[in-house]
Amino acid sequence: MDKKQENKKVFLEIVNQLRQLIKHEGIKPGEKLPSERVLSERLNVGRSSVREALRSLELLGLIETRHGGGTFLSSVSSNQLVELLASFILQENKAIEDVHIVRRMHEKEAIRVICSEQSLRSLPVWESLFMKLELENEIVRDLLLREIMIASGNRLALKIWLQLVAYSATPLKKLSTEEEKPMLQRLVKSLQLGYENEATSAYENWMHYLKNSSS
Amino acid sequence: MDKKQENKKVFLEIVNQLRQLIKHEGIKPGEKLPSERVLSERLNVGRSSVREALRSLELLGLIETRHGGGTFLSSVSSNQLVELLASFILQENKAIEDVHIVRRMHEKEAIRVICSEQSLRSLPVWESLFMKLELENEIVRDLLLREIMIASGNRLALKIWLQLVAYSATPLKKLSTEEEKPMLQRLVKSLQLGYENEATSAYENWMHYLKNSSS
DNA sequence: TAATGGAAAGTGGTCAGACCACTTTTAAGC
DNA sequence: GCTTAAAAGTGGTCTGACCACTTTCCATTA
Repeated sequence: MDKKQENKKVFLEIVNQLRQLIKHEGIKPGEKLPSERVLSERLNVGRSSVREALRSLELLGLIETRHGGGTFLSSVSSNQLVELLASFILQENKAIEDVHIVRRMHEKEAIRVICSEQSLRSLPVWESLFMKLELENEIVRDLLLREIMIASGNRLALKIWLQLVAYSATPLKKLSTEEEKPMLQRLVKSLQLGYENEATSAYENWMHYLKNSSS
Repeated sequence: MDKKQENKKVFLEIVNQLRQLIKHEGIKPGEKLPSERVLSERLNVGRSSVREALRSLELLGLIETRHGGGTFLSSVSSNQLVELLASFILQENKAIEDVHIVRRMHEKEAIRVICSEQSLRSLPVWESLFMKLELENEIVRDLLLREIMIASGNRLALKIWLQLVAYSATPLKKLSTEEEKPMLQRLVKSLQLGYENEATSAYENWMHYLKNSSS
C-alpha cells in the first residue's frame, strides 16, 4: 500500500513549482512572470495546466493578468504572499488558536452591534436571562453567547459562529459557576443599557476567567 | 469607445454562472455537480474554461474533485468551515449585505490586532504602502486590505476573508481615487503608530466613503 | 437466486494545436 | 527624429484527442 498522503493534486504541484520559480528567479512584486507558453515548456506541462494554476492564483489576488500584456506578480511585499501560498498548499489548518480568536471576534462584534441598536438592546431575552441568573444561579454558558449571536441579526456570522463552536474543544453544555455570576450580570446589564465599553470589558473579563480556570 | 469597466474576467463570469446553477439546481453540500463536459455545454463555453473556474473554486476549498468520480460541493472535508461558507455564499442570494458586514468585521478586527502588536505594526509593508500612496497617488484598494488581513496573522480569518472577497460584487482591480488618499494615508499611518481608535476611525471613514460613492 | 467478475460508460487529468483579441515591439516610411 | 503601420508576443478560448480512474451494468458462475 502506498501512502495516501502523496495523492497531491497535480495542479497544486504546479502552483508549488510556480512558487519556487518566483522565489528562485527573484521575481519581485509588480514584475512580469514568464509567459504561459514559456512556463509550460519550463515546467514540462501543458499550457492549459499552467493556466489552471494561474487562474487559481489570480482568484487569490496573488497575480494580475493583462490581456496581451503578460502576467504580473501582485505589487507589494511578496514575501508575505509567497508564504501565504505555502500555507494554502500545505493545508496548515492546525491552528486551533485561530478558531478561538475568530470566534471571540464574532462574539465581541455581536455585542457591539447589539449595544449600538436600541431595538436589539431592548429585546425581552436579556431581561429573561438576567432573571435567570438571579434566580437559578446558573446558566448554560453557550446559551447566553448564542442568544447574543442570534440577536445581532447576521445570519452569516451566526452560521460561522455555530461552526466555530462545534470546533471548539469546550463542551456545549458547560454550566457557569458562581464565580462567573457577577461577570455575566454585568455583561447582560450593560448590554441592555448600551454601554459598549462596559459590555466589551465584561465579556473580556469573562473570557479571561474561562481561560484561566480551564487550565 | 466602450467602457473599460466591462472588462469582466470571463472565468470569473463562469464562477458566477456556476453559483447560479448550483442554486437553481438546488445542489447541496456533498452532492455532485454536473460533469465538466455537461457544464461546458450548458454554459456554452469550452471545457478548459470550465476547468479554470473549477480549479479556482477548488483552491478555495469550495469544491472537491475525485478523479474519475466527479466534482462535488465540499462537505465533510478538512475544513468544515470552508464548506459552510461555500454553501452559504454559493446558495444564498439576498445575504450579500451579511457578507459585507462580516467582511468589514474581519477587516476591523485585523486592524485592531495589528495595532496592538509591535511586531506587526513595524512590518516594512506599511512603509512601502505609504510611499506608494505618496508617489503614485493611487493604489489597488483590495491590495491594502489584503495586506492587512495577511499581516494580522490569522490564517482562518484570512481564508474566510478571501472567500468573502471572492464573492463580493466589487471588482478586484478597482483603484482608489484622489479623494481616498488622505483616508488611506491616515489609516496606514495610525496603523504603524498603533493608534487603534484612529486607525479604526480612518477605516470606517473610508468604508463610508466607498459606500456613498458607489451608489 | 445471489455473488462475482469484467466489460462498457462516465468522468476528471492532461496535452497539443488552432484561432482570436489585445499589447508591446520593431521597423518602415516620412 | 518622429510618426505610424506591420510584426511579434501574450493572454483568452475552443476543440479534439488520449489517458487514468471510478461507477455502472450485465452476463457468467457458484
